[in-house]
Amino acid sequence: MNYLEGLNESQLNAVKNIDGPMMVIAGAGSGKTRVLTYRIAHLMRQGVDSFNILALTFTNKAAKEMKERINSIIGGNESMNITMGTFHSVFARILRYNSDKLGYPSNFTIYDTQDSRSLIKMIVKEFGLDDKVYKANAVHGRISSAKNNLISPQAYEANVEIVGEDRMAKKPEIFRIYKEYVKRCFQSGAMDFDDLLYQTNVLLRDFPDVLHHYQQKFKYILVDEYQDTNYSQYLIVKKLAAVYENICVVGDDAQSIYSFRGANIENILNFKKDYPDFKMFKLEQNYRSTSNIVNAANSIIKRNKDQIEKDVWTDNSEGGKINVIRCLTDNEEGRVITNRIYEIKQRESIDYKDFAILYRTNAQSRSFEESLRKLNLPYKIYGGLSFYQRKEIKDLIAYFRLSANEKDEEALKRVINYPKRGIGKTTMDNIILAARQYDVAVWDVISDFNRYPVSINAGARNKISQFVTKIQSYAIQMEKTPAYELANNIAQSSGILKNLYDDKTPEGVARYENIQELLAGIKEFSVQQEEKDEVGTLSDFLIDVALLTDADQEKEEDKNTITLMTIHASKGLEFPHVFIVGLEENLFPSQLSLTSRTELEEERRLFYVALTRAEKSCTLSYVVSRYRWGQLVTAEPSRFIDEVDQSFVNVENEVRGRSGGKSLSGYKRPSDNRTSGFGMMGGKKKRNLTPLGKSSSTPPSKKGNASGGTTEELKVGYNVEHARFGKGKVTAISGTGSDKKASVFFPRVGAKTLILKFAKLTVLES
DNA sequence: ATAACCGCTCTTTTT
DNA sequence: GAGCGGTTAT
Repeated sequence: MNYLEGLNESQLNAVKNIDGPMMVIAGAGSGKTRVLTYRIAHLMRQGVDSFNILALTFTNKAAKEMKERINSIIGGNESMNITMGTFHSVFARILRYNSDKLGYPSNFTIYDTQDSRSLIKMIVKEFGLDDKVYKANAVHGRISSAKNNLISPQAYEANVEIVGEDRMAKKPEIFRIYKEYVKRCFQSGAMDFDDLLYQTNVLLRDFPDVLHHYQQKFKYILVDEYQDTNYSQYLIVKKLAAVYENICVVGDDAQSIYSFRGANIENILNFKKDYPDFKMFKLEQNYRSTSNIVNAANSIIKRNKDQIEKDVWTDNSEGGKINVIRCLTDNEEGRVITNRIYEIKQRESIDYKDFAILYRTNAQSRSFEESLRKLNLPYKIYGGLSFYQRKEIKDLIAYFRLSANEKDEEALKRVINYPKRGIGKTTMDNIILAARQYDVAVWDVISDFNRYPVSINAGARNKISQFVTKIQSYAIQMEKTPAYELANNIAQSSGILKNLYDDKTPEGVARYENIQELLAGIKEFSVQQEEKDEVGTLSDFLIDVALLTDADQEKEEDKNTITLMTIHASKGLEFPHVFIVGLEENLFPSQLSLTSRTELEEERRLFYVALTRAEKSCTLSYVVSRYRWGQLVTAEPSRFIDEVDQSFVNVENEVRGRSGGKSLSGYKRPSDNRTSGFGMMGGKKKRNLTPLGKSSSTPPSKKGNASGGTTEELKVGYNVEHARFGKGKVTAISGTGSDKKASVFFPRVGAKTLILKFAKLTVLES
């Protein structure tokens, strides 16, 4: 039993509770993953067959890590038989296995968001609707939430309330688009993300034998991040658990941040209703953060009305206060935060991976990226444009998709004329029109012109036939050729590789390299599969690709880098030093959330999540004016800054220019005015914001914070003052230019060597 | 049929 | 500032 040592009492109780329904409410940093891992290990130790365990995690990476940890607890590699992964990837595989029952090909395509939007655009156009009214994004959102609530097109149309909402929004035709969208996905042998859950529900509803099979298989079910499951997911779990009711859900209502994706806190209430005799466990001791951070986070979250009562506390030391930094522009914010990171890293000689910059929207990454580049600091941006979303990668993958599933229309549209083979828009328009009239997939038409005649000229017809033959020759190899071999073959014979190779522009070279990287990745996949004694076909690879996120495919060289990501993406992670940036009204909280209390509360939970990522220090920053939509717009500090209990906060800059609200102008910077470059800039240029634009963004802080003559004229023996270390005496000077360093003895903290470029030193009268 | 150019919209957040 | 769709010039 020694593996259970080191768990606290409540953790241990949760781990040792084996049978029956249970819920673990786990405060931030309270060892939730630990409990999940140990609980699974404990189940196996108690004789539960690993084949009978289903564990649903939030990312595939989390699943992978958990398996490794389980192995290290109980030894061997028994964890490999556990069904573990995200809802989407677990059920995609189950659907693939049962696809014939639902009338889908076993190699069905998984449409990503782009595919869905593109299809919706096409439908809107074909219906002759105004695409300014029926914006693909909005329509897709509508369809998506219908699916996540298991509302079929028919039910949608019949639902007075929903159709009424659409009519109010002047979009009464959405139900028609929904209907056509579903039909066309099916015709293309494709499921979108929401279908992976929706169709799983259909499968379990309409095929009792299938349901029975998986109920028997998954005798023990665990769901992580339960607060972020939607109705569709809730129902899958409920059905699977219906026989044995060995279900353990873990979550934290205070960290529910995915309601836009249909996540529903009511699932927690439903759980109590479905399993009245469930056991509840609360993990309330935070092991992650300093008490200042825990208390600050608590002071934020208590402003929300809806929440389960709990008391998160910690034994950890007090730590520093939450810093608040004010910058003039987003570019300056980038520089200041980056410099700060460099400074802390030098001072404490810690790793780059100990730092994270978290923001509300992906677009904010730019200014930080630029500054980090300039300072040559290693960083990795998660999310945003991921590797698999680059054009050249999508192009090649579209060939793979089409070879696996010829009816995949989005893939077909992408590659039928790429590389250029003279099949133009007019030809395609004709063919698509014909396909609609015959009511078949586009592929059906182009692969059999005898059966589906189209009026196009002989030249075009010939070119299309060549293309069809090519794809068919790939398709034959799909099931038996190893992924790597076929992928290479396709990359070459499709002409993509040559096309990119001929492009000698820097972008072209980069694209060529990306393709090589993809092929190398597929090679790796093939090898892995062979180790498992499986062939590892390209269509197997495609499932992985569709559901992989940035976090899932971390590379070795990314291991020790500064992390940049959205707060959403940071969920479940932790970092010693966290910077939460862009704390401005209309950005965080987002403008779109300001209309309702529930949405504002979700933003607040998001802020709570961000704060609780931090272990040792947490810094907030905001900006006076920021580029948005290519224009400089003025911003106000976020209400969230004021909402943190001010006894845990250290405001670094002088005046908070917040109109109306309780001003914090009483706060002084810790030291005299000249210490920090950005503070000075703030003071000086505050009054003329408009002409700022480029001029402020251009000068990279060559001089950094050592502005003017202060530190450049520094000599041994001078008395100086540092913002954090207090007063001290210079004992030595070394290095030159931007590398110039000063060794200073501070009576309060001892001897330090500071890089003048970053250190905030003020020369005192000597 | 294609490449080059212009103007419009867009911003949450993700599987 | 980017990406997409539509228009125009070759």
